[in-house]
Amino acid sequence: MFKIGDFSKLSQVSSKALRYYDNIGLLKPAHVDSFSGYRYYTVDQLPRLNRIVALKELGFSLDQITQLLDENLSLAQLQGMLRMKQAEIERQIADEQQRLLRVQARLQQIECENTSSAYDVVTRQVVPMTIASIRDRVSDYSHVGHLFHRLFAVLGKQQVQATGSPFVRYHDGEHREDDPDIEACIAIEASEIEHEHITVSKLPAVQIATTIHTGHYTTLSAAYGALMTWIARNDYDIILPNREVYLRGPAPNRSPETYVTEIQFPISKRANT
Amino acid sequence: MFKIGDFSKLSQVSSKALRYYDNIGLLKPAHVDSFSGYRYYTVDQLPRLNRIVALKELGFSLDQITQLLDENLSLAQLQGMLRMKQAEIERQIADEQQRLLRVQARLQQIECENTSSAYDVVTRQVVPMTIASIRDRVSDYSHVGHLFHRLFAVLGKQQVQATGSPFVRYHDGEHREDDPDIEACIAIEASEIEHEHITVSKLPAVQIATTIHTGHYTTLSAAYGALMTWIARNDYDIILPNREVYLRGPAPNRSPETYVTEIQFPISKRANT
DNA sequence: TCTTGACTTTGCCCTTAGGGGAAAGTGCAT
DNA sequence: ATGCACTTTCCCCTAAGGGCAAAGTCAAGA
Repeated sequence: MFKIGDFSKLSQVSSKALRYYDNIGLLKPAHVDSFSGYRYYTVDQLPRLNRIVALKELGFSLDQITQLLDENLSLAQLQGMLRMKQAEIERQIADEQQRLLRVQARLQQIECENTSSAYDVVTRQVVPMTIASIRDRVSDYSHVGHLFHRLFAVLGKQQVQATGSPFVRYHDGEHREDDPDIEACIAIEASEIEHEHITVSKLPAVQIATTIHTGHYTTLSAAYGALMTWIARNDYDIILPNREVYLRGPAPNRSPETYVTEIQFPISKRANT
Repeated sequence: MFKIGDFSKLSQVSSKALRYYDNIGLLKPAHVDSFSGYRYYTVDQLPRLNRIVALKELGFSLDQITQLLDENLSLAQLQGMLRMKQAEIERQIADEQQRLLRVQARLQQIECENTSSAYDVVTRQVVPMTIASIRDRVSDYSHVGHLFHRLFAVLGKQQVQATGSPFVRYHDGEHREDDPDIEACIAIEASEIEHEHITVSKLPAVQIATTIHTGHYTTLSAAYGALMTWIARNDYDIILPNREVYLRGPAPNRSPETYVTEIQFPISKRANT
């Protein structure tokens, strides 16, 4: 019979942990003195404690271990749990490697440019939405305002409620200054619109890499550069079209320096080599 | 100005999280209505929130992020933090891979033998200790009792206090039935002993793989087998000598079926290929 | 037999990054 | 004025114990 401290030294499991295992019913002492409350363990309990520690090292929670030990399950069931655990660990390793890649990308970026970028790139989902849009190959970016003008005019006339910020989608394979293929969009409540140039479509949810640019549109290219570099360094592939969301765009008495624009590139993880 | 729900939709950060960031001073709303308590955010706060999310994805805690953002530190400092993070992630990946190896070893063991082993192997440290020992190459294992007898007799005569269980160390490179080189040991309070055959030595702390055998000594070989297989499958190297700890050994009126023995092999991680 | 020091007990608060839910108050559209 | 969706604060919960405090217990020496 060992007192808790001796059993702790023997097993190298802290007495706090032993008391905790007692509380949750994972490992009850062989004997508890009914007067003093002292816990007494025997050497016969070491195998069970050893098994607990071993399963803990495999990554099981104490809750799972309690089940594993007490509902003496079949070999096939144990095998199943181990396989699940294996898959889970593999997923975790992949996550950590992704994280590592991000840290390394950030370090590389500092070393190359010797400055911390003003752009923080983040991945997330965009929610699916229904949009009204008008698409055209225009000669020049200054026509974008014109497209939105036409779009909003129709929405207003047909009493359609816009939700969210206006954005454009760029359908060109690569960035081009001349004749870009532009789609001016705005999310709307699901409804129909009768107009020869306006399309209603549903955009599915999609994973994106995104960054936010503050300032005049002429300086947007820096944000594009940072975003593209990040995407390349983090082993993603770009899926067109990308979006440019005008969170805070032109308005009367508003300086272009305070414009806020979000650039979103749909991405997918590049297949492993 | 966005209410918390709109800002949450915009950023895809839950409003619960936004309130939490407000509480810990990480991201205060641009305006809080002093009457209703409503939080109002502006689009200008998105870059900061984006940075928070980006740093979170790199694995920093909110505490660290608060410092990173508010104590605007030098490029070199940021670089240092990233390097530390990198090392930490690499360590974590190594840990996970170790864990994966263990799960796979367990699965292999089930597949090979189609049964779950009675032996759970665990790694841990043994604490450093001072031991008194008597070492001899004996003809046969039955002499082990004899060695301990001599050892205890001297300890008793010289009033040396023994601590812990008796154990032997096997110095032979491989297991041998004939003429094994055996050292019978017992931990003692640091002290000196005058005797021609008894040595006092200090054993350093060392990492071990260990398992527990219950039953007669003639069945110990199964435990050895399980332990050796585990060590091989988990990519460890064995460091001699190994120990056999007699947690519950021969005593009057005690059946050999109830003997409890712990087998410990000092190990080191095999160098990566 | 008494004392002392080492050990043990229970109980409470703490850790991360919020999630869930309740009760009460607000904002906005009809 | 009324609904209804939204927001507020408040409280409890997570996993696996660690730290600490007050009080009780054990075992050995004097």
